[in-house]
Amino acid sequence: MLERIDSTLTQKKEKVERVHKLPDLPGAVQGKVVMRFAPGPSGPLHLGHTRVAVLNDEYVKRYDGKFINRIEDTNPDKIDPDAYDMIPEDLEWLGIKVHETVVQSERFPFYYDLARQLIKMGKAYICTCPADDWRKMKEESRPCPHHDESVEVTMEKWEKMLAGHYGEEKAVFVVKTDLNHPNPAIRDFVGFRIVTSTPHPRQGSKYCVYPMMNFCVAVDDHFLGLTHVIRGKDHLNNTLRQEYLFNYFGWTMPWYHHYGLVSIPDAILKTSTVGKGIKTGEYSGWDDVRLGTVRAMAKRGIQADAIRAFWVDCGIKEVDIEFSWETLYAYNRDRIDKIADRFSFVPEPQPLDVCGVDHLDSKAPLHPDHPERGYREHHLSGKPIMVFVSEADLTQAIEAGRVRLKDLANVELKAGKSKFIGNDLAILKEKVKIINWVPDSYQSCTVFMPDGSKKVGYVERLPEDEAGKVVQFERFGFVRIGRISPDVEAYYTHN
RNA sequence: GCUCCCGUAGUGUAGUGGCCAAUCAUGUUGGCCUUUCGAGUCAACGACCCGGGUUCAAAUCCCGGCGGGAGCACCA
Repeated sequence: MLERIDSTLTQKKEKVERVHKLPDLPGAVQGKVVMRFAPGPSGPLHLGHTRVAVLNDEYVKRYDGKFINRIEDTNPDKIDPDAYDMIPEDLEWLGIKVHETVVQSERFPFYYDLARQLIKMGKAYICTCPADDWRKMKEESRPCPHHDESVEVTMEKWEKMLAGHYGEEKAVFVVKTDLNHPNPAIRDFVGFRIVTSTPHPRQGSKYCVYPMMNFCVAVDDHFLGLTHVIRGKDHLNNTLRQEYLFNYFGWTMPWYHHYGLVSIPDAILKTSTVGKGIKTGEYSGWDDVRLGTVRAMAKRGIQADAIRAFWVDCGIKEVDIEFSWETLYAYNRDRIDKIADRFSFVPEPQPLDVCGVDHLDSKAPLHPDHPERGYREHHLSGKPIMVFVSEADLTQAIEAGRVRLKDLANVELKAGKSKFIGNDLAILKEKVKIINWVPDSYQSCTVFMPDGSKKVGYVERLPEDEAGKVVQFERFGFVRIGRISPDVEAYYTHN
C-alpha cells in the first residue's frame, strides 16, 4: 500500500501529460479477476451496451482475468433469437475477448434447486394473491397471507407451480427481504414467475416457471465466481435486493460498482422500436446508419478503438454523464486521419469547361502526409476540357472570379465557362480559394448521412481495394466506402 | 409519497485539507502552417451548485438548502 502511494507521488511529479486511466479495482489479484457482461438478448448491442462491455474488458485485460458473457434470456417476450449470434459478433468487433459464455435459459433446473433451498430456509414463499394486492400490501409494509406459510406448504405449492398447476400470473415465488425496510424498492421481490403464453425461443414450452433477473444475477454472480461487477447505476437497488440472497446462502459478495447513467443525445437505441422499424422497412437493418447500434457505428467507419478510448476516458464515476458525439468523433478522427486515403467528391455536380488549354495533368497523393502510398493521376484533354465541380463551389468561384482546381489548374471564370490561367501556386497567396473537381471519368456516388439524408454527386474513380475502408472526401468529410460498383455507396463518418 | 445515488469550464475528466487564483482532453475563437473546410502547431476563452460550520488553511471534512438521476415491475 505504502509502495503504491509512493510510486504515484513520484509519478505525479514526472508526468507532464497525463493520460486518463481507470482506477484500480479494490482487492483485485492478478490472474484472479472474473467479470461479466450480462445483456438481455433483445437485439444486437448498441452504444449504451458498449460502456459496460468495454469497462469490464479493460479490467479483465489489466488483471489478466476472465470475461464471462452471460446471456440473460429469462423473459421470452423480449428475445430476438438472432441476438444470440449478434451479441458475440458485436463484442468481437469491439475487441472484447470472451472467455466463457453462459446462457441462463440452459440453467433453469439449477435455479429451481436453489429456490428449494431458499424455501427450506424459510426465506421464500409462494404468493397467489393478485399482483396489485401483493404490491399494495408491500407498499404498506404488510405481509400477504402467504408470507408466513410453513415450509411444507410452500414447498408443496412450489412443486405444483413447477408441475404447471398454476396459470400465468396465478402464482409467484417471492424472496423475503424485510417488509419494514424503509426503502420500498427493497421489500420482498419476485424470484420466479409463470410464463406459458410465450414459448421460449430456445427452450420452447419445456418450462413454465421462469426465474427473474434478481434471482439469477445473485446465483450466477456467485457460482460463476465473479470477483468484481461493474454496471450502471440503474442496478443500485437491485444490488441491495441481491444482497439478501447472498446473505441467506452465506455467499460472499463480489465487489459491486455502479457507474452513472449515460444519456446519448440524438441516438436511436431502443431495441424494440428499432426491431419494429426494420420490419416495416423504416430502417434498412440493424446497421442502418441512423441507428446507435454497434453495427451502425462499424458501418459508418467509427473505430472500435475510439469507442473504447471514449469510455475509458469517461471512467466509472457515479455521476450521470452526457455522451458527446464530438468527443467520440475527435478520438475517431485521430485514428482514421492517418489511414484514410483522400479522394475528390463533388456533391450536386455541375459541369465546368476549361478553355485555353489542350491537356492538363493532375497528380495528387492518396495521403498528403504519406506520399509513399501513391498518387491519384488524371490526364485530361478535350476542347474544351470538362470537369465537374459542386454547385456551391461554382457559385462562390464565379463570384470570386478566379479559383484553383485542386492539384490541377488555376482558372478564371465568367458566365459558367472558365479559362486556364496557369498553374502557379503563388495565386494562393492572393487568397484564391481551392475547390475540388472530378474528371469525366467519374463515378456516381451516394453518401448516406447519419440523419437519414443523402448527398448525391460524383467521385473520382476509386481503386477496388477501397471498398469497406474509411477514406476522406476532401473538403467534405470522412466516409466509409460500402460498395464501389456499379456506383459508389458511402456512409458519412464525420467531418 | 418513500428510499438510494450524485453535483469541478459547453461536454468528459484529474483532484480525498495546504504545492489548486484548479489538470488533461474535447469544444469555441484567433494566429501560423498546409495545393482539403482534414492533420499539425501556437495562443486565448471557459468550472469547484448555494449558505453556514470545523480549521491557521476546504473543491476536498460536517450540517442545511437547492438541483439532477435512479428505483419502488409477475422487464432486464
